[in-house]
Amino acid sequence: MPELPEVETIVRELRGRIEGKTVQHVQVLRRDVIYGADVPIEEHLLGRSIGKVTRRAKRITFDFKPPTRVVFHLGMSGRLNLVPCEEELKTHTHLTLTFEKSRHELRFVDPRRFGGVWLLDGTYESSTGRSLGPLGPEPFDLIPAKFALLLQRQKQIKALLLDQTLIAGLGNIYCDEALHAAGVHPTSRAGEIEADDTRRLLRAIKSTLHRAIRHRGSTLVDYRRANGDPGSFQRLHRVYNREGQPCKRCRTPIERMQVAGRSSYFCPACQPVRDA
DNA sequence: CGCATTTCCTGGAGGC
DNA sequence: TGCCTCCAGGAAATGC
Repeated sequence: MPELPEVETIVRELRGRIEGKTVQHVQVLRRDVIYGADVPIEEHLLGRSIGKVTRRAKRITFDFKPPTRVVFHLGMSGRLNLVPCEEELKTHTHLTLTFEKSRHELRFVDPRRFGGVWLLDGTYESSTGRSLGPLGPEPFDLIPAKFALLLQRQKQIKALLLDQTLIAGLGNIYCDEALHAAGVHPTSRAGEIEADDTRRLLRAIKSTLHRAIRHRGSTLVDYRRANGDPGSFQRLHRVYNREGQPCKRCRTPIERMQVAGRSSYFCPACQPVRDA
């Protein structure tokens, strides 16, 4: 389940290995995971070279000759791997790119197909199919005053943090980890959180994400780094996927409940329900 | 509009 | 072993 740290890891590992490379061959195994421009992706990319590789929230962008860009969203089971060309294709490989003067190729694999590839060529607005929705600010760009303003609504704090149009990049894992680090219960109404807790929560979000990036993300089931290796931050999770296990801060058993339709892990002692 | 709930999809886990 | 059901989740779609 790639969230911001996992996507950032992949971008850092791809950047430098594929920037400047010229696309030699495009293999489309599933056309219906590619959205955006009407013209086939092969025609856009063949013989063109990759400019900058960047991340915005959970999206990865390859710049080609303007205005052409390719955006990858990994959804929950998507992978973007750079592997030796001779390596066997995994099932659910939907798109591959080979490069001139390179023994490695890029592969987009996504069994559950919650992800996708968007080909943007300036005609995007008129194109059909799934669209890339608007994004809120990057967590790292937020300052306390701006964050406090975002929280002025009745939504449950966890649902708010998961809403990509308000803050972009957090998913289920890092929401739970940040809420625990800040001592905030996931069902707290955002607008009722004390100013001190609001500041603590923003700091917790940033530090949790930074630490996760340092450990190359969390691998539970599907996520892999660009070279196929797992991340290691899952070993440092304090609440996520730890139901019944002792809180790493106070030893109280971690509980699980549904919030915003998602499994949410929290410590009932460190994250008390506060009455307004 | 705001907020909550349902939907898409597959592989893995667990029951029998 | 095989067959069945259920569950995980990002984010769009739908409901109220």
